[in-house]
Parts: sequence; C-alpha cells; structure tokens
Amino acid sequence: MGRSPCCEQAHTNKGAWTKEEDQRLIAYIKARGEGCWRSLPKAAGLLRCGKSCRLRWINYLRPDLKRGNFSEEEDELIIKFHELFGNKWSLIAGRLPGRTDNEIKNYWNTHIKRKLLARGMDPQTHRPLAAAPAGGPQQQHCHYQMEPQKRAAAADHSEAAVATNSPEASSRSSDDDEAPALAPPPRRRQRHLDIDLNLSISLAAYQPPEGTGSAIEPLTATTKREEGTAAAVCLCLNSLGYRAGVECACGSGGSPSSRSQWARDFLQAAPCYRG
DNA sequence: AACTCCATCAACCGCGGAAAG
DNA sequence: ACTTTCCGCGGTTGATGGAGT
Repeated sequence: MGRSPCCEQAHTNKGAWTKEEDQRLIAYIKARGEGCWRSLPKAAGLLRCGKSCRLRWINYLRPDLKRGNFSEEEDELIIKFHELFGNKWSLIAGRLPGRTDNEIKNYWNTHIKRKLLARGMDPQTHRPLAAAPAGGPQQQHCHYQMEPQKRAAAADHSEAAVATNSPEASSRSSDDDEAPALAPPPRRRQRHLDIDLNLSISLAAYQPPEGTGSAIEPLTATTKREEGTAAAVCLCLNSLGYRAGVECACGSGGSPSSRSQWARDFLQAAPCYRG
C-alpha cells in the first residue's frame, strides 16, 4: 500500500508551469494520447514527475474543459451530488461535463460551503444547522453510509432525472441565491420539490421477481443477513416527481416490480445531462 | 502609498486501491 | 499469496491578487 512519492528524483521542476512546458505536454498528448504518466515526462522532454503532468493536463490543459464561472444550475447539481456522494469530488466531476474534481473541490470550499451556511444548512450533512444530527441511526440518511460505488450506481440512475429538471429548478432557485449572506436563513423555501434525490434504504420482505428474467438490473439489491437468509435492500428513489414526500412503501403492498419499472422508464426517458 | 487581511485557485503531498510481477 | 509499481483521489499548501484600513 502506498509508496514513496514519485517526485523525489532530483532535477524535476516544481511549482507553476511555464507556457513552454504546457506546449510540450499538449503536443505530446495530442500526438500519443494519454496514458503511462510515469514515462510521459521523459518521453515528452519535461522535467516534471508524471503526477504533475497528469494533474496539469486534467485540471488545466484538457481541451474539453469549460473554464469560467459555475452556473446556478451547476451549483445546484454540485450540492445535490455532494449530498449523494459526500466529498467524492471525482464522482461529482464525472457528472459535470467540462469540470474537474479539483475545480469543484475548490469551488465547494470557497463558494458553496458559504452558500449553504447562509441558507442555514450544514455543508457536510445538508441538514438544517439548527437540527443537530443527534438522532439515532435510523435518522441518518442511508446514502451517507453507502459505499461510494453503490451511491454512484444509485446516482447513475438518478442523475438523468436531475438533469431533466435542473433547468427549471435552477431558474426557480436563482432568485433567492443572490446575495446569500443577506438572506435570512430560517425557514428556507423547500428546494427542488419536484426532484428529491434522497435515497432511502429499507429492509423489505424479499420476493423473487415474478417470472421476469434478470435482464433488467433491478433497483432492488439483495444482500445476505447474518443468518444466511436473503433480505432485500430497496434502493428506491423517493418522490421522483410524482409522489413528493411519500415514504418508500416497497415492503408493504403494491408491486415493487411495477414501481421499479416505472422508475426505470422515467429515468431512461430522461435525456442525459452529458448530452 | 504601505500594509494587512482574505479569497481564490493551481499545484503538491501522501494515501489507498488495483494491476502487474 | 505476497510484493512492487502505478494511478487516481482527497486534503492541504502556497502564490497571487483584490479589498479594506
């Protein structure tokens, strides 16, 4: 695990990149493509370590980078994805075309944190600051306890829905995002009433899919209980715009498969934000 | 004009996971 | 199965510039 830094070699430049170094790196990657960062500096004639080259390329030189200010829409997406993923900047960046993890991380720390605080929200928990998260385990948002991969998988299902609705959401929200420091924090308007990306996980009585094949990846993942019996963990998307605020009822009545199918149809119909 | 404080952002550091040997 | 190597990530730092005094 881990290893000594790759940049210990003498004769490697550090600090800000010069125009010439940038040009060399761009020219090399254009000619040979990305990959094997370890050997790239030597091959490209750069006195830099591979890590430094990679970072420079990914965060600054890549041609598909957007640059410029973040839009209100991007702000809201970042907040939502941060709520889902936590500080998984690369996951968030992967869902915001043209933005890098470093950029988003910096933007979060310098802008959005304050913005959320001005709204009276805790930037880490995305909960109202007044309501301290002292509640029991069941009070915790499940997605904070999910493995990043699982959360990412869940978000892969949900992000299209966000994208579909985000323009509306951002236009609706833009009026109260200006001058956040002056905004009175208490009793903020509920945002994104149409889309609530909170994921809830609940144990539900496991029912094998009725006669359906496994071609469709269900939103219900099975896991093993300690005693070895199968239990279903429902990853339902609460109130996907049609039943706002209604708790998951997968475990009680209704047909889970039909509801899952509806969610899939909804999400698949939504155009991907990445275009 | 000089100084301090603060915000911003590019770059570095060190760790963990995965792949390769 | 174990070790080594590489890549990618998140946290942190330092340089820079603008605002305020």
